Amino acid sequence: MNESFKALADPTRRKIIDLLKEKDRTAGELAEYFQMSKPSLSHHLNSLKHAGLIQDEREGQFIRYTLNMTVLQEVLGWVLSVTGAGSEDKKAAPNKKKEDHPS
Amino acid sequence: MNESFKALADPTRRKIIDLLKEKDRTAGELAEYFQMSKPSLSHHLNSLKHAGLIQDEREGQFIRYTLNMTVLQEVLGWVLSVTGAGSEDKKAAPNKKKEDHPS
DNA sequence: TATATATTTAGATAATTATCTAAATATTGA
DNA sequence: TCAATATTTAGATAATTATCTAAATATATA
Repeated sequence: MNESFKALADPTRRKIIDLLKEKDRTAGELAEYFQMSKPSLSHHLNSLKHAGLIQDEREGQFIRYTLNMTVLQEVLGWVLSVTGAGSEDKKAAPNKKKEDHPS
Repeated sequence: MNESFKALADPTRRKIIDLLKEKDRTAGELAEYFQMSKPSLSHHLNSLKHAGLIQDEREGQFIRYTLNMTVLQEVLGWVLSVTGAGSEDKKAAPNKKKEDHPS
């Protein structure tokens, strides 16, 4: 969980998630969307993979990356536990919040 | 948005969010839940405040912290955009006409 | 086998972040 | 005004992270 949030703290990595949300992509395809060097992108991919947010699978010469929805839903679970919105299927948290004094 | 995710990347700060979810608390009350020095906790509070995730309000000697649900819901929005707002099984071809950002 | 392509690993460096102690600021009440 | 309490700011240092180039690994194909 901590690794997930740490991984999501970087805009490059969130964009990778956005791109993989559309469809699975190889490392090289992902690299086209960024200016940085491929080793740098590889570092970000490794960060996401280490967090369990994505998975990789070799396909011949290429390595194809895919989202791991299970871990993403754990993240969703925490955010929902704070915002209290919608269906909480993890541990439901009571949410009593008086929203009253803006600055 | 980036500041929010950066702020949430730290477990101390997520615990602060959890504590404020229960009820508003002063800096000193929050400090009771952590081992670190008060200046260190203040640094974390400042990080959350800078991200807009929490707000502070002086109450005499004390400073009371509250969650800012608006910004938290922006975070929720991004996570939902990845996981799929509905009750989709996995990420099997959702008809998402929502975004496309190359660049 | 040799070469080209795809990707990662290694190693270095610069930037960012977390933490501490000491000092400063704001408020309360005697 | 002085002392106590609550909290932050300043300044230093150590740890972590992002990035680069160069080299290594894995695969495909001529």
